[in-house]
Parts: sequence; structure tokens; C-alpha cells
Amino acid sequence: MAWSFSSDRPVYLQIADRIKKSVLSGEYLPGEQIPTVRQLALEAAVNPNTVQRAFLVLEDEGIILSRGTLGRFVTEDAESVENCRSQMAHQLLYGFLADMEQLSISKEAIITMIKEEMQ
Amino acid sequence: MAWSFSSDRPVYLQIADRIKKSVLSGEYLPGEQIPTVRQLALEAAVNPNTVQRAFLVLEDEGIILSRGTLGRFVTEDAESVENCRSQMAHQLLYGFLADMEQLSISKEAIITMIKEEMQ
Amino acid sequence: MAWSFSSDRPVYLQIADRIKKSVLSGEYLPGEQIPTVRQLALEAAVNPNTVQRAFLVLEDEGIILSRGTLGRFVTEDAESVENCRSQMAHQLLYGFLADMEQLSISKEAIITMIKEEMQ
Amino acid sequence: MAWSFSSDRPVYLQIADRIKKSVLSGEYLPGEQIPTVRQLALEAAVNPNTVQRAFLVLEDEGIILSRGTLGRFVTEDAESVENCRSQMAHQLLYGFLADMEQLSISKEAIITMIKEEMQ
DNA sequence: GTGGTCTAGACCACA
DNA sequence: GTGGTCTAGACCACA
Repeated sequence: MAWSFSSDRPVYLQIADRIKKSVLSGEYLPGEQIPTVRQLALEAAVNPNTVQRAFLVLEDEGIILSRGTLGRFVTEDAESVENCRSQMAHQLLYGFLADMEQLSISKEAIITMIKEEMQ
Repeated sequence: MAWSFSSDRPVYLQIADRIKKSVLSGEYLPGEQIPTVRQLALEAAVNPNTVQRAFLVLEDEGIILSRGTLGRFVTEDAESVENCRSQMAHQLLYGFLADMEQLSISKEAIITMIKEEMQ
Repeated sequence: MAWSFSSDRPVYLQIADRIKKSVLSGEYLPGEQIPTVRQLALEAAVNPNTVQRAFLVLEDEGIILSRGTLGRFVTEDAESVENCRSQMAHQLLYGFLADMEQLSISKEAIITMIKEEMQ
Repeated sequence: MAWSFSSDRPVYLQIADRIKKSVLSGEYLPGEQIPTVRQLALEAAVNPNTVQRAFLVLEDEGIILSRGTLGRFVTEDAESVENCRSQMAHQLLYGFLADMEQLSISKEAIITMIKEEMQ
């Protein structure tokens, strides 16, 4: 997995998004330990403070929690994860709908396209 | 319009994508002149050669054409534009569906979400 | 093989033509690796970018293909090569006929001359 | 008319060829005066000596002749011109046949192609 | 001014 | 080593 950042969003948010994705996609399971600040900072070639900030965001959202010196873990609270997944899904949806609208493609047309994909 | 580039795709392709979007969204109309190599290079803070390369991609796709020393223009061929729009729509769709699948969200669920948005 | 360029055609096209000729004449066989960007640049005393550009033209025409870091190879697709040969033959023919017409030599006369050569 | 020279043949021969072509194509008529050494040297951005050499070649071939201080003129001797045309035609033919042979295209096939062009 | 071509040289990913 | 991308900057033809 390569790390690369776009220059138009804060890097710590991009890191937070990526970890969030890993949790929501099941790469990191509920209750499982996630990599340490230092590991991630090394991997992403980023200052440890930046990773720290990303973790704070995710703790606020309740999808990871710090157990002090033991490290950080994915929450076991299914509801938090579920909220987060739903929120991300809606974000993706809104972005997608906006892109399609720019191409003058209606929601009805989108549904038709998706149905075609389902067959 | 701010220009920013992510580090995980060639800059010339990102420029090409952006201009393509402007054409497909109707910002640049068929037959209209688009900015010159040098204008875009200045605006995007990029080497003129990189813009030139982006333009070559778009000429290959048939959505712009160079009229020598007169500048570059959006094609007047509606079909080329239409093909391009359709292709981009499908690309966006596939990317979106892949992202959603990673979140374990089914196509049926997506359609439901879109229908909710329509009301 | 000496490399020399005329000043009335882009060098990259002259390089592309020459390599194309080598493929069509069987010097480089289908599937065979062709010289690298750097080898040709040295040989032809030309900038590597110029060779790269020549290669892109040939890739567009489908007669060579890049296998990433392995190098570039002649296509194994006989049809692409055949198309290319036919196209080049017609180009040569048209140029020749135009030259002869300038000398007021009719196509009938040309056929007579060729028949003489055949004996 | 732009002047450009390839680097793989003596420039004076390229100039001689070009003037010869002008005579054979009827641009300069029998008995007509042709441009002076100085005019051509200026036009082609070439040393007058180079043009002089080209003229000597053409005088040897009998298609132009110098009338001392009056200038140089196309010969009125139809036979010389005819010889020259024939020679050039054969040169063009041999070059063309060689190119086509490199593409493995037989003389029969060439005749067929020309006949197609005649319709 | 505008597009087109080219050089010299750098850095990257990949293997 | 190999291809791919990019910069900085030059020069050309054309109008």
C-alpha cells in the first residue's frame, strides 16, 4: 500500500480517511489493535504529530479508542462503526451525484445504469 | 479556480481531466476557444510542455482540436463529446460502485439511497 | 547504420519512420525487443525525450508496445503490422506518382517502365 | 518555396536536383533565364560558391548554359532535357522499387496498385 | 502571440 | 537498467 497525498486537503484528514476506510472495509476488525503513531508516521513518511492529529479525529468519531500505553484499538461498539459507515456512504454518494449532475446525468439515468450493472 | 494536483497521477492527465470536465459540463462550448498553452501553464504553475501533453491527450480523444497558430478549440462534433461524456459517466460510476462495495453497501441499497435523495 | 535528419520534418517522426521501416522490413521480428530509449538516443545523437516521442507514435499505431521496465517490443499482432505495411506502401506510391507526374510521366508510362524492369 | 537540406547529401547536389526539377517540371522554360548565383545563394541561405558548384553540375549535364555576363539560361536543346528527364525518372523509379521491395511488395503488386489509381 | 519541437537534465517506480 | 514524467528554457513557423 503506497501513501500519497493530494495537495488540496490537510494531510491529517487524508490519513484519517484512509484509516477509517480500513476499519469500515474490515481490514482492521473491531477490538483489533491498529498500527502505532510511529509505525504509520514512518510508513507514510509524515511527521508523527500529523498521524496523532488523524487519530484524534477518529477518536472523536468514536471509531477508535486509545488504551493509554497499550496502543490504539478499533472500537467494539457496532453502532459507532455503523454510523461512520453510513456517514461515509452518504459523503461518497453526494460527491458522486454532484459529479454526475455536472455531466447533466439525472438521478433516474444513474439508477438505470446501476440496474444494468446488476445484471 | 484553484489548481492542485495529487501526487499519485501524472499531472498532465489531471490537467486533461479537468479541461475535459469543463467541456463536458458546458463551461467551454463547442467551437469555443480554450485557454492557450501558456495561459494554462501560468495558471496551474506548471511547465508549458506539461499542458501541451494534456492537450495532446484531449486531441486524441477528439474533444479539442488545434487550429495551428489560431489556438485550440472545443470540437464542434457533438458525437465525440457525447462519447466522451458517456465514457466519463461510466468511469465515475465504476469508481463509486467499487468504493461502496468496500463499505459492504449493495447496489440495491445505493438505489434506495438515491431514490431518497430524489424526494 | 548512420543517422541523419532532414530539416524539414520533425526529428521524432523521422525516427519513428525509420523504426517502422525496420519492423516492416523484418529487421525487428514480431515479439522481439527493440533498442531502448537511451540506446537509440545515443546512437542518433538525440535527446531521450525525442526518442520517447517517436516510440509513442509507434505505440499509437500499434506496431510496438511498452512492457514497462522490461523494455519495448514489436507487437505480435500480425494484423497491426499488415495494416501498417499497407499504409506505408500507399504513401510511398502516392509520393512516387506525384513526383512522376511533375515530370509529365503518365501512369501508363510508369507501368511500362516497371514491366521493363521485370524482365 | 522554402529551402531545406538534409544532412546526408552534399548541399550543392541537393540544390542542383531542385533546379533540375524546376526545369523538368516546366517552371523554367527552355531558353529562359534562371536566377543568378547571388539570388539563389541569398534565397537558400548558402554560400555563393555552393550554388556555383550546383550550376557546374547542371552545365555538365547540358540542361543549363552560361552566357557569360548575361547570366545562365535553360538549354533550348530538347534532347538534353529529354535525356535528363528520363534519367531522373529512372532514378525515382529505382528508389521507389527498392523501398517497396523492402516492404516485400512485388512489382506485380505495384502495377496492380497503380492500375487501381488509374480508375 | 500561438502552437510545435527539441535539448539538457532531473527524479520516480519498478524489477 | 528501463520506461515515464516533469522542468526550464530555447528556437521555429505562421499570421
